[in-house]
Amino acid sequence: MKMNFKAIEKKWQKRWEDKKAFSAKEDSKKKKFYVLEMYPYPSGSGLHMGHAFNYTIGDILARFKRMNGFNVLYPMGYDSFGLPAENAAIKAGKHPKKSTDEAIKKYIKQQKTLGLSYDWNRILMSHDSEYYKWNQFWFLKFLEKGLVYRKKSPVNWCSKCNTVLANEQVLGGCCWRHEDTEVKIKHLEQWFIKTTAYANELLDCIDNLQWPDKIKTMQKNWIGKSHGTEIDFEVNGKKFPVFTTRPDTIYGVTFMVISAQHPRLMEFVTKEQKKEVERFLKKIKRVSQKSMKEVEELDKEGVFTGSYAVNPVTKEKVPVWAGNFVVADYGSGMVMAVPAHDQRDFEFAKKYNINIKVVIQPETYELDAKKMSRAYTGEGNLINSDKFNNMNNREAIIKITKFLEKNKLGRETIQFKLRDWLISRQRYWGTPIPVVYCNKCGIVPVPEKDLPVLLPMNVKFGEGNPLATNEKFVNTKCPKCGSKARRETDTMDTFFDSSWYYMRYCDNKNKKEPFDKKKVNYWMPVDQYIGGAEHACLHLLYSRFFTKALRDMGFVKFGEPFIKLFNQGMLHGEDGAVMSKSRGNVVLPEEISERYGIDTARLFLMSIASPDKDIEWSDRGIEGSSRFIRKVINYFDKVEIIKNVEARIESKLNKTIKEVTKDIECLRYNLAIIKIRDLFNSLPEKVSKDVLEKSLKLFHPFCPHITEELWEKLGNKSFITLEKWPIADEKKIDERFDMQEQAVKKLKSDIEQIKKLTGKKAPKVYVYVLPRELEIYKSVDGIKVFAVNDKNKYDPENKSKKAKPNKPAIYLE
RNA sequence: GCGGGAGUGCCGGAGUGGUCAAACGGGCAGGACUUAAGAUCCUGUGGCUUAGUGCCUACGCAGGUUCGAAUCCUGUCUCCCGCACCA
Repeated sequence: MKMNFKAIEKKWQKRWEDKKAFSAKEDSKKKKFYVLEMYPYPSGSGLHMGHAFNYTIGDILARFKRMNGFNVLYPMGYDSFGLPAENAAIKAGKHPKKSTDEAIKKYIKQQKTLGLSYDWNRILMSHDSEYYKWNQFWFLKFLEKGLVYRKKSPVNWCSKCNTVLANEQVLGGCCWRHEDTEVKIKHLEQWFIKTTAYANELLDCIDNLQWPDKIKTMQKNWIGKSHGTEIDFEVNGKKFPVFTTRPDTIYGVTFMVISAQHPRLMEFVTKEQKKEVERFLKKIKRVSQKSMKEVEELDKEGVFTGSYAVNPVTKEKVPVWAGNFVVADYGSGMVMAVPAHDQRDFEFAKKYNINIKVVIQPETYELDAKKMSRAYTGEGNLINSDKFNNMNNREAIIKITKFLEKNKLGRETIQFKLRDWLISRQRYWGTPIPVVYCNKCGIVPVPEKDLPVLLPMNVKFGEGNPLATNEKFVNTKCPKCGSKARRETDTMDTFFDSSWYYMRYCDNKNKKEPFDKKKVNYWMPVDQYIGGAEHACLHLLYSRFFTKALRDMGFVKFGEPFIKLFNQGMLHGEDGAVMSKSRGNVVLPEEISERYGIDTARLFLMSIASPDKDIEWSDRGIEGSSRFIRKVINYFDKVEIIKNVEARIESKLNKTIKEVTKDIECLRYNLAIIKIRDLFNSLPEKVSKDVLEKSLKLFHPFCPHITEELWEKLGNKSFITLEKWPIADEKKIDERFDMQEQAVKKLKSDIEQIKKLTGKKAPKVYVYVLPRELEIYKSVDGIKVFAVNDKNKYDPENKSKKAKPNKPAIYLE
């Protein structure tokens, strides 16, 4: 039978759509299952095989779960706000709205041809005011709750993006979109979301998530909790708290270092030192313009500020230095330096000839401050530490902290690396922040009833922030007092959009509220989330924050958005590089579909390796999948349907059902495919309809169109995709058949071996077996089988006497 | 520097304590079919060896634990990824 793949694909795609085969309704009594892929940014260049790979992973699971009786929610939407569209607008003069709408249209068309079983009715787009209106709604709610605040602070600025960035969007000191562009620090007044309010919970709940360990670790490290002690040092008569994890070394402090980027640095600089400090600041600024590599290898450098700090326990005066290696916004931006027991402090002290004082003595040898070549950071007993002498340093950490607390000189504390999320963006193509500035009332939130604050369409690009230059947008009236006011012209980080879109799918058309609570509580959390690992500390973290915040405001009843997370691998082109348009190594689904049908592409993508691994596209490799598909089609064309099948087939079928079911559940699609192939390869020419149907069902999630077609060909009127997944009948699984299969294999290889040894190319083969084994071997092709006790057997060399149980004797002639 | 992962045949990849020379696919070789090519089908594809089901060798490298290791442990090399002066 020849199959017109294209026609078949269209036929079934249309039927699925017409009959709303994949529409999800929450009133079902069935158990829900929410499968979701991270919604894509609709780039103008459309989809390539890499996208197909990604979406197929989810589609297979969605179809599988549906067939297993789950009420499946499997939606798709578009992360359609963002810089690329706006930059394209500046370059090409095309309005982002227009290019975005076109790109989305293209995406939908392409995704539909992939045969993905989305419920298209639930589509959402973040640039739709029906969606971003609710971003504004959440912003106001957060504001009410004190989870949003405006603050002037040093922020990351990317000169290429022309906007500030969140901490999470700075990678290795550079912009996440521009690897070659180092972010600059600007002091600006910006909107922040208080993600740190949930730092503890965000950290603690990670352990309960069924996420890849890698992502969990990354997120844990990003949140970065450390226990320590805050110690008050007195500088110029003012208290200055300093965070340390090593209060046991307090007696070893010989200097202090304040971050060169510290906003209060100049307060500590004396007249005499001012010039030198300024020179130093200029110098490190120059260095920071250089490449990241050089910064990495940077020496610890610093300059004396002229001020002194008083050690609260020793009352000693120690110099305060400004240093390039102290992080300004961690702790208080100043550290106590203990050169004897901290490598960085050690290097610094050596360089500037600062005193080194040993206060921890290791058990096995004696430290000498003058001879040390590096800091001793291990454990030991305290010395030079007054009443804490001889105490083990672990104990001293606790005791000294208690002592400080008692004397109100310090306190036990916890520090996080996590910063609040900066969401202001000085860009046009995003959600307007719903706030106005009134000369009389100050910052006034836009009332809920006035939402959405619409993004104006008629704007000028290329002359700064198009919102700021749009008088019509900017000038407004204060909602409180009615006098003249100006609108906030910053828009929200698009990660705000993606922090809750998965909830909107549950009720995407709601005009009165972001979503109906009942619906969200029915569908959420997402049971299986699929997407790239690059979002470990971005989208995945923000979404977790959002969920917790919404829970505490009573909007939802769950605290985690994504129960299971799966990171798909990257598809590489035949040249070995990640498939991308800029690389020029893309393979387009359309082309492959034209030649082989999309099912073949799906099958191939899933067979290469486990879907969490990086894989390489291969034009040759797909031939193998194509061959198999043709084989299956031909088989259905010729197969003769009979009532009963051999127990051997039943055993194989049920074993395959059992294993494939498990494999798909664990997203081990590659293994499932191997077993399905094996099953089809071992089906005989005459077989029962039941076996055919069950086999076809197992195959369906991978190749949905062809299996529908064959299902129909078997005389079925229903959709196979809505049929019940077969259940393995354990009673029918008989390992003996496998053993027999092995035995036959072994016999064949033995015959081959003898052929090789004797040099006989196409001999006649006679096999002698024990009478009870006759059944096992009699159907093997190309050999003549005798029972050893057969009087009429042909055995000129009397080989039959060599036959043993499970070891047939062989004679070649 | 710290953290995570990986190193198996000609190649992509299975296998995570015994039944494994290693699933499945690709490639290659031989055969069948064909005037021929393609498609298709069959067979082979570490080495040795006796007309056989045996032996040896292999899972980056070197050791160790174990009756037994690709699989566990230690060291070491290489590669990939993430974080990076967080006190």
